[in-house]
Amino acid sequence: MTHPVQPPPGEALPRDIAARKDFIREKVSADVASGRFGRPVHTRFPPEPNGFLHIGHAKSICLNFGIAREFAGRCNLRFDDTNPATEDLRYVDAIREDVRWLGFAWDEERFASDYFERLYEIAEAMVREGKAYVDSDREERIRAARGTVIEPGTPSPFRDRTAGENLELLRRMRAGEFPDGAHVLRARIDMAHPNMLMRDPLLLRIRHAEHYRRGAEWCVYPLYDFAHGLSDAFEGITHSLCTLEFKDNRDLYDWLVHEAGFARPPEQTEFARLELDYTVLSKRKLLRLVNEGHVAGWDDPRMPTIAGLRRRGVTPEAIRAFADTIGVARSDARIELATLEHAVRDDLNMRVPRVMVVARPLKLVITNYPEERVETLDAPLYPHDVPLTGSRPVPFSRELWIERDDFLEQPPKKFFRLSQGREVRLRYGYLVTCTGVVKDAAGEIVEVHATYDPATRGGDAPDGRRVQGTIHWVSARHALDCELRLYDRLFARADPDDVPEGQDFVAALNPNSLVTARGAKAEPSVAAAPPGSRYQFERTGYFMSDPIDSRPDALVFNRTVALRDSWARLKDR
RNA sequence: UGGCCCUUCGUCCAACGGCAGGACAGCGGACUUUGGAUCCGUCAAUGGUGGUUCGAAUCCACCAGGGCCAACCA
Repeated sequence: MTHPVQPPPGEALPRDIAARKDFIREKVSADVASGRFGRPVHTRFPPEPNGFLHIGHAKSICLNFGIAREFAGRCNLRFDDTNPATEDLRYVDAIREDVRWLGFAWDEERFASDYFERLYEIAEAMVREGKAYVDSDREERIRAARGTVIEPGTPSPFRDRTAGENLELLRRMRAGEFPDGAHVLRARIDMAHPNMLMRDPLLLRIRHAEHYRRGAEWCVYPLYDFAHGLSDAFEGITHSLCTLEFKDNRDLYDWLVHEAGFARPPEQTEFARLELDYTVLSKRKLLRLVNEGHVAGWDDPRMPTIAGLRRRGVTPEAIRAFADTIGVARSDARIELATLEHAVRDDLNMRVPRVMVVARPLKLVITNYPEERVETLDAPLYPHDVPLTGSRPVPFSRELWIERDDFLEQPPKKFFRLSQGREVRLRYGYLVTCTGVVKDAAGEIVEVHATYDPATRGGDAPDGRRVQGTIHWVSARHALDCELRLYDRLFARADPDDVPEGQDFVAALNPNSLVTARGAKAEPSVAAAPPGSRYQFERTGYFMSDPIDSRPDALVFNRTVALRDSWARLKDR
């Protein structure tokens, strides 16, 4: 077996990578081996700049750029900007940033709008050859004449215009002599074709609109099918990868590149688009969430957009690892959120420092600890099994904040945390034993009292006695107030489209997708955290200081993902 | 009432006519100064029927279920 795969510099080539990967890489391998294209592997990522990229796009980006990298080929970034009504430069910039952030560099940056001239010339050539004609029927009549999936279409009354007539009309369309919708250019294929896409598809339509790059220079705009395959061909793309719903478009893709005379045209291959539980991945739906204010914007940390994931604290490495584990295939797949969360934790575990932050503070008073005394404990930033070193000073004093959930008056079986008479370890601090509680008039616990064992400084008992529980804490006197944004799934249903008749996905939104914990207490070592700093808050989850809202005097942390919580599972039984 | 595509553990992906395997999730255990991590173990699948074959997840036929296609969107 030949190995066309090039290892990245400095890395060993994993054995049999070419043999074991997905069906697309197998195909590319075979094409490289046969020399079918007579040119290096060349892929492209072709977003339409009408919205932000999401994790589904990340799958495609990893595929296209990944294949180019593995086969020592090239990958273009091409903006498929053929619809002036919906596209915007703002999205072009966002897309560039997201692709780069994911860790990929494109070889050439292209725009379909740069090809308008060439496409128009091909249109004229097709007209001259009788392969295309100008249809002057009204839009509704064209639609009606297309037939249905079970009935053939009927030819347009304009289908038999002479090449001369068509050419003149096309030139006048181009010259701006007609209003929007007056004429369209159509391919002359077969109005009875079983594939509806082949029933004389529209190629050009008139739009007197301002294009974000071409201004008012053009008033005829190509449709997707006309622009896409030919753009691939212009760029010498070999493998044109897209999602399954474009399968039917492949007939037309092949027809067009053939008619345009390309000798070894690109080949389109389709794969299943990503679907994720408790999420929507459609730019149309995401745009609605933004426009209707269900989220704070495209980069709201609850959004499955690259920008949202980034702001939430997810790393590009985690997204790439996720893309790797879900694979590429042709069957419709809905991925469980746990798969993504695992990729995120797996990456963060190995790289972020640990600190202590109390989300819902409850006062713990160490009654036998001197009032004015403060000790500085040295606490490691990483656990024993992470190969990074470092520590930070953590102040300890008589009054501490602990997590409300870590004290229970009536502890159930298997509850290892604090309750009356119980001894627990304060992480890196002392062993303390609960001696009582103070309640307010309403019966709410406002303080927990405990005594500490001075011999257990650092958390080890010299007599070797074991405690079941270890809890985190923050010295009250030294605590930093901060805000925690606790994000959860955006939708309450695994399939947000699965809602009762008459409702849509908006009805499936999770009302608790964001819980804000104000008045959380952080240990002083995070005071210097610049925006975008990642931590693990011990026993709680991975957090990142919000790159926009967090300030030194008003820290804000986004929860990227919670830690696995086996107590929560136990408790629910 | 058409064309095309898909169907393997709960989920995702492999096995390309020759012992159905991995990951995630779950469960059990070991370890543990995070109920984290790690390690070990374990549960768990070829949609159905027929055919071809020494042998079928794999090839064929039919059936069932799911998806895409009737925008001057992409």
